[in-house]
This record gives sequence, structure tokens and C-alpha cells, in this order.
Amino acid sequence: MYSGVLAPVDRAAAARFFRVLGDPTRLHILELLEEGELAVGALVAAVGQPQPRVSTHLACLRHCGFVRAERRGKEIVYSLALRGLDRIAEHADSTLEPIAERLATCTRIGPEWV
Amino acid sequence: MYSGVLAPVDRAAAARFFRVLGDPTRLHILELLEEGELAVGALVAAVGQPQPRVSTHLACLRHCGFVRAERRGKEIVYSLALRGLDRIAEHADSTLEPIAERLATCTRIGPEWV
DNA sequence: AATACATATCTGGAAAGCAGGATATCATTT
DNA sequence: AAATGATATCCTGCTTTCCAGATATGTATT
Repeated sequence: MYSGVLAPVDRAAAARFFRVLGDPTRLHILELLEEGELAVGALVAAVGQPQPRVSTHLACLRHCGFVRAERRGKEIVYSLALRGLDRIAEHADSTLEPIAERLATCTRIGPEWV
Repeated sequence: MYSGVLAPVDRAAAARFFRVLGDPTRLHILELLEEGELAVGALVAAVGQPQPRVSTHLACLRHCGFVRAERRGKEIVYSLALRGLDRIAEHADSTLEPIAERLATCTRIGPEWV
């Protein structure tokens, strides 16, 4: 159990954790890495987005400890550095299922939800 | 299993789902509602933040289907509308544990991670 | 009907995140 | 050492999100 002091800290960490997961491209990258390690080139090809963008998302995931990078010759190979992401994704999928449509149509978090 | 066509859609929905969870105040509100329904006034007092702010976050959670609002006399009582959030929070807590420090110090997602 | 209470919405402004493109870095090959 | 390939970082502008304060809406009370 947590002490009362630690709870808010954990909440901040948890919020950031979810926020990192809260981007389709990063989610896609993590999904791909679930299958096994991949070099940046392969990831770029798989997600179909410009290399600098993928690289930035990888930097985010790397700095936050979600993935690990290893230089292998000319390439840099990425792999997952965190266990349990697949389980969270599963639970999220089944949990959000009842509100999937709303989530899809709700394109912003602030006002003007129409 | 998903068809190849549905996967991207689900990814967008999942990303938004996580993004809604990716705010400390919203997370706090959801935690409080796990214990049972609460009126806005009680929520405002509990999270210790200005009423309009709490109200906006509630609107977000409501529009996305995370919570439900019911008018009861002068008050409006909120309750959870989604099952499984507690399980996701649990899994998230244990999953992010190895990188909790990084998440705490990593205050931005874009460049300038220092 | 007037007032008080509870909550929601609407402003404006600041900051964070994201996209696009150019460029820098590092390792390999010639 | 020069050139090439692979990846990372920098710069700029734009969009989204967040916050703070003021105001509006709706309900109950007098």
C-alpha cells in the first residue's frame, strides 16, 4: 500500500505514463515492438510516416524507459524495455469497448465537443 | 481477433482513451469515483482545485463516456460509467514501477528532455 | 418573483505537444 | 579521406490542451 505522501507523486507518474501511451503513432510503434526488436528503418516503413517523426517518438519512448536502443553496425535496433504493456493494451481494449464510438468521434478534450 | 481494417481505428480510440487518462486531475477524479458516487461540490473539495476546472474535466470524462451525471435536487451527482478502470490503474501502477522515476522527472514529451 | 445555491459554459492567454523540413552525427564502405 | 547510409536533433509554425477568471444556466427556497 502507498503512504498518503506518495499517492500524488504516483498520480503524476501514472498520468505521464498514460500520456505517453496517448498517441497513435507511439502506440503503433509499441505494438510492432511487441512482436520483436526492429531497426528504425523497419519501423519507419511499417508505420508509414516520415523518419524524423518516428525518430522523435522513439526518443520519447526511450527517454521515458519504454524502449531500449542498441546500435548494431549501421543500424539502431529498438526493443521493448518494459513488461506488461501488452496486458495493459488488452485490458484497455476491452474496457474502452463500450465507449469506442464516442472516443472515435471525440476529437478534442477541451470545449467544442459539439 | 481484429480485421486488418479495424486495427487503425482501434488504435486511434485507444490513444484517445489513454490520453483522457493522461491528466492528473482526471485521474484523481476517477480514483475518487471508484469509491462511490460524488456530487461536484464534494469533488471540488476533494481535489482542491477551482470549480470551473473540475467541471471542465468532468465534462470531458462525461462526453467520452467515462462517467455519468445525474441531477439530484440542487446537486449533480457523478458516478463511474465504465468498468475495468481500476484494473487498468492497477496494471499501470505495477507496469510503470520500474520507470517511475524517469516518468516523474520527464516533464515534457517533446524535445528538451535534458 | 426574487434570491441564493450548485454547476456549467464562455472568454482570453499561456504552454505543451505535434508536424514538416533542413541539418547534424555516427558508422560503414570505397 | 571522401562518400554513402542510417539515425538523431534542431528550427519553425500550428494545433491542442490547460488554466484563470467572469458569466450564464438551472434548481430550490423565501
